Amino acid sequence: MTDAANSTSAPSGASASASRPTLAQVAKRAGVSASTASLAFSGAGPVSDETKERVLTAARELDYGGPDPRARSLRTGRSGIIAVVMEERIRDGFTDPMAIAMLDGIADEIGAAGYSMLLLTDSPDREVGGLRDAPMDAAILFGCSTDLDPAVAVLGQRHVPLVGVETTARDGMRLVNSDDRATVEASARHLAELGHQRVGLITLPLDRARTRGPLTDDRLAASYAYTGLERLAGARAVFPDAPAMVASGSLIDEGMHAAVALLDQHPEITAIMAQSDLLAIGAIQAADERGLSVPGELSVVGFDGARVDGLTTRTLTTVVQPIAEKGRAAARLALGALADASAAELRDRVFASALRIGDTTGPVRAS
Amino acid sequence: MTDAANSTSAPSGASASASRPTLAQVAKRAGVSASTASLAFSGAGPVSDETKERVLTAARELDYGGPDPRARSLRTGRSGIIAVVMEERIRDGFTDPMAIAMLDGIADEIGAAGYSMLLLTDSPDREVGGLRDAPMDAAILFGCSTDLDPAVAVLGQRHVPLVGVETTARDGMRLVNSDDRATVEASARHLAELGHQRVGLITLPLDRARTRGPLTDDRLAASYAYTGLERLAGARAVFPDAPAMVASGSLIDEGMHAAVALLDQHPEITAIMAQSDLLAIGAIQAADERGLSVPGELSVVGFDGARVDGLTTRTLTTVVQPIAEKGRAAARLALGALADASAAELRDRVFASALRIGDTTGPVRAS
DNA sequence: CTGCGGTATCGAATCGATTCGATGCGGTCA
DNA sequence: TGACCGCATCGAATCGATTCGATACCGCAG
Repeated sequence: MTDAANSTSAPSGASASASRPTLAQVAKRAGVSASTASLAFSGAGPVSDETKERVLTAARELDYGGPDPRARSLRTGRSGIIAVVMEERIRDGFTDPMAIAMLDGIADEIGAAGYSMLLLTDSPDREVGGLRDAPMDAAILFGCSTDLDPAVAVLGQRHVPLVGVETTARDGMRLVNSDDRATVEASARHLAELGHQRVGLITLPLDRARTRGPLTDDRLAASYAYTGLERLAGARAVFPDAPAMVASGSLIDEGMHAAVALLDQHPEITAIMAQSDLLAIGAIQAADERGLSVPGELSVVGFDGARVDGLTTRTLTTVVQPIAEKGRAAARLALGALADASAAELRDRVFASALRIGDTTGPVRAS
Repeated sequence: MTDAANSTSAPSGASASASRPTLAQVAKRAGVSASTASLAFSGAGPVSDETKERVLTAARELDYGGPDPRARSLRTGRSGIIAVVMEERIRDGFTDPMAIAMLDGIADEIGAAGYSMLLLTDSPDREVGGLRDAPMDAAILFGCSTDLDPAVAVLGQRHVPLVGVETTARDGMRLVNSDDRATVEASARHLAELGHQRVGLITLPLDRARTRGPLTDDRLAASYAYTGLERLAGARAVFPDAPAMVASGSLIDEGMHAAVALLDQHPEITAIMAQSDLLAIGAIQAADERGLSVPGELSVVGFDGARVDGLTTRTLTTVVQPIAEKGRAAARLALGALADASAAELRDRVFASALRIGDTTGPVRAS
C-alpha cells in the first residue's frame, strides 16, 4: 500500500533485513527515546497510553520481537535461567521415574516464577560443558550423586547459588534431603519382624564409573555416593552382614542382574532390599524367572515410592517420599537465594518419608 | 599472613566481597589491559605464556570464575543455548519413551557441539513464559504437536532459527519428519492381510485441550494435530470407516480407557491400531482385563518402536522409527542454521520407519 | 644504520538493553 | 497569581565482556 514501488531491493532502505532490529531503532521510529521505549515494553515506569501504543506499533512495523534477552540479562544481572545438573546422561536420568518427578516439581515452581530450566549433565567422560559457560542464576544439583565435586567447584567459582538434592553438606550450598537412612532402617525392621534374617541388598551406583558387582569393603571405603551409602547404612543397621550387589544404575534390568547374582551367590536369602523401585521391580522379575514366588519365597522391598504404575501389577513394599515436593523445595531454595542471599527462609530441608507396606513382602516361610 | 591486622573490615579494601570480580579487575591486578586478559581466557589471539600465567594467577587470587556468559553472549551474539519446546507439561513429556529418546538424541548432538539444552513448555494454560524471554540461539519444537502456532509466532518474531519435528511445514522452519502415513498404512495392510476387517483406532490428542472421546467428523475437521492426523490418515486409507477414540495423551492409562470404550461401543472389532506404543500397551491391558486374548481374540498394533522393555513382556507389533536419530538430525539442523543460515546441508529430513511384526497381531479368528 | 616483518599488547568502540536523576509541563491549592 | 507537585519523557551512564585497528618492540637482513 505504501508507495514502495521504486525501492526495489535497494540496500539504502531503512528496513535492512540484515539483522534483528534494536530497541533504539524502534524508539527512533516511534519518535521517542530509547528509555521510553524500554519502559513501554517492560511496563516499569509511567508511560502514557498513547506513547506506548506508538512504540508497539513501531515495533510491529519493524518486526521487532522484544528486548534482546542477552542485553537485558547483562544489564539486570538476571538471565531467568536455573540450571539443573544431573550426573547421568539424559536418557538414563529420564528413565528414572524419580528424576522425572523431581524435574516436574522443579519445573513447576520455576516456571511459575517466570524462570526456565537449563538441563546440564556432569558426565565423567565429557567436558564440563555448559557448567562453565552457560548463563544461569542458580543451579540445582541432583541425581543420586556419586561425586559432585567438579561441578560444585566450577559453579562455586562462578558464584552461582547452589542447591543440592540428596547430597552431603557443602560450603555455601543449600540442601534438600530426606531421612533415607532412618526409613530404610524402618523397612529393614519390617523385614526382621516378618522373620527375615538372611537379606540381600541391591545398591545404587557407588562410584563415578558405575561399575556393578558385589560390594566389597574396598568399594565401600572408596565410595562417595551419598544416597547409596545412606540407604546402605540404614539397611546394615539391621542386617550388618547382609551381602550387597552394586547396580550400575537405577534400572529394571540392573535390578534383575543384581538379583540374579545375589540369588546365585547367596541362595539362603529370603528377602531383597533394593535401593530404588526400579531395582526392586527388576528383582521381582528375576524371582519370577527362577520360579520363586513373591512374597512367598522371596520378599522384595523397594525405595522411592514414585509412581511406577504400569511397570508392574504388584503393589511394592517401598518407602514413599514426597519427591515432587522435594523438587519444588529445591526450586524454592534456588529462587530464594536469588531474591535474597540471606533470606531466613533459606534453610536446608529434610523431608520425611514413610514405609508403605505392599504385597511384595511377607513372613519368611519355614523351610 | 599478609599484614591485614589493622584492616578490620574496612570497605576501603581492594577485595570487596560484594559482587563477582570482573575481567577488568583481573586485568588490572595482572597489570595488563582488559583486552589482553580476554585473550588469555579465550585463547583467541597471541598471548605470551608468561602473561597468560599472570592473568590466570590474578584470576585465581580474585576468585574470578571466568568471563560472565551474559556479557560474552551480548557481545558475541551467541548464548550457547538451544531451546527445546515441548507442548506438554514436563511430567507428561518425560513419561513418553519417545520424547525421552528424542531428547537424548538432541542432547547428544547439542552437547558435543558445546551447546546446552533449555527446556521450555508451551502449555496452553500457562503464559508463553520463557519463549519470549529466554536467551537461545535456536529452538527445536516437538511433541506430537497439536498446535504450535503461538510458539512459532513468538519465536519467529524473535528471529530465532526454528526446527520442527513431526509437524507441518511452516515458513522459515526446518523440518524433521518421518513417513508416518505410509507406514501406518503398511501396518493397516498387515492387519487386513490377517483377515481383519473391523478395526478400532486409538489416536493421539487432536486438540490443545486434549479432550478424550470418540472421534467425530467435527473434531476431525477442527484438529491441527499433525502427527495424529497423519497416522489416522494412514489407517483410514485401509479401513475408511474404522471407529476411533481420541486419547488425551500418550499414556498407558489413556490407551486402556480408550480401548475399553472402543470394545464397549464396537464389540465387533478384532483389532486395535494405537498411535503409540504406550497406548497399545494400554489396549493390551484392557484386553487382559476383559479376558480377551491377544492376539487370539484381539490384535493390537502400536507405533513408535521406542524401547518399552519392562513395560510389557510382549513383543509389540509396531512401527519402528529411528527416533534418537531424528533428535540428532533436528539438533544438527538447528546447529547448522546457527553456523550458516543458508547452508546447503540444511534440508528438511524425512526418516523412514519400518513395520516390525511382533506377537500381538495374528489372524482373525473365525467366529 | 635503516627498514621491515612479525608478535605481543593496548585503547576504544561496540553489543542492546535498563535505570537513575534531571527536565519540562500542566494543573491545583492557597 | 505564584509556589508546588506529579507525571511523562529524555540523556547519559552502565552492565562485562569481545574485537579490531593501532602501537611498541623485537630481531634480522640489506
